[in-house]
Amino acid sequence: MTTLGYAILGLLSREDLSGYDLTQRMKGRVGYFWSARHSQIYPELARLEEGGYVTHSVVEQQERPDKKVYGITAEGLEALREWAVQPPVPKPTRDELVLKAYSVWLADQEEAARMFRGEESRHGEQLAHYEELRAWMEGEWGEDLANPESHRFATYATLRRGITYEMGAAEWCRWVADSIEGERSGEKEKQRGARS
Amino acid sequence: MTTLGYAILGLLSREDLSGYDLTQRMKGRVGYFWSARHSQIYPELARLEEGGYVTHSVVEQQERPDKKVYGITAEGLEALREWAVQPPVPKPTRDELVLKAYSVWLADQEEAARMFRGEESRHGEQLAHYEELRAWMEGEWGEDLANPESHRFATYATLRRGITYEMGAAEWCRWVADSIEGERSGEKEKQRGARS
DNA sequence: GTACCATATGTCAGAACTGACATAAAGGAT
DNA sequence: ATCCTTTATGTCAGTTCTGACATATGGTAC
Repeated sequence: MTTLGYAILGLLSREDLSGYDLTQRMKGRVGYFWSARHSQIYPELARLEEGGYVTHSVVEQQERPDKKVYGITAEGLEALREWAVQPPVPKPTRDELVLKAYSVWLADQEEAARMFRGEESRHGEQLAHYEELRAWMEGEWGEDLANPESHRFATYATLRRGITYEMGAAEWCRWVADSIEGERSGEKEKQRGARS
Repeated sequence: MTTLGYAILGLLSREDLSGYDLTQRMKGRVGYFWSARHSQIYPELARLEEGGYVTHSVVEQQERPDKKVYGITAEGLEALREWAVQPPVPKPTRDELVLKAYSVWLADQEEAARMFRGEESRHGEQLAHYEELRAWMEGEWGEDLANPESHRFATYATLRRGITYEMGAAEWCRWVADSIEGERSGEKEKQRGARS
């Protein structure tokens, strides 16, 4: 079983979905911490079905093409339950923005500051979006969020990780940009004046 | 040019290194935000040389096998400078631990809490290691850290991102574990007593 | 009428990466 | 002697993922 397989099972444990629906979910909420294109999802569904983790039934529709709706089996649910408590195999972090920071000392300082300000915005916007979702969940799902055996608690938990992550990323970008500009507006005042 | 190519150039812009040295660096400091095995590094070095970004010279050694020491070229340095200020193409986040949290509502609560406590420790230890490095850098490199055109500033900047990341991860793991155990020691007191 | 869009399901070539296999020199341990 | 470890460089098969190609239905916009 691949991790993508468990991502799909995680969605199907909440509701029955078609391959197309799964693709949409992967762009939306679940896509915040796992993502996949339909070109990965359809073959994976076939493998899951072959392994007995899911089954499908064809649903005929009038106003749009027919679809295959997948549901999780008892075996699929059991596999998911067991996988969820196994410590993940530590996978190496790969963050291209941090890699760029590693070479920022060679770069044009003005362009570098602009780039990090831009990334700060990107992460800030994602954070704002998450905070909206959080407010909505806390208002709408109130009691469920205290129950770790509710799927809503689980969804909320993943959102909280997203919030911490984006906050950390945005603050770090701001610190990098400030550090670069702090230096420029200090010792390098003359060069800056000459340029503008 | 691949991202791995820029990771290698980032290291070679600081000092000349052999393929073996690069592999070691990828396990250590640089490995905190980008990593690669030697099976990726040797072919990539060949491609970089073919593209004119690096050159190598063979260094003969007595007490160990001969080695190829690579150095960055002017073209390589220029490519790196330009790449460093281009906003990264947003790549989807994939965090298996968060994916597990998404299905934690189905899991055995006791095992789940244990798993998240374990992950909290792992991140906590990595954080402690980073904090040690940070103290060392701040003591040893003091003045350089205020100069964004120093490679030491760049190294320090990446370390700071690592610290924020691990802190966020560890705190989130603790929150998840607390949430699960908070519930168990409350409403489910009886079940717990029966089990132990 | 035709061009585009959302829904719906699939395949395939190529890139990036992992883990195993392969070779070799020199030193240290048993 | 034999084995293990470190240094050193390489290949290769298989997995995961991306981006493009491919096809089909039915509604809406021009």
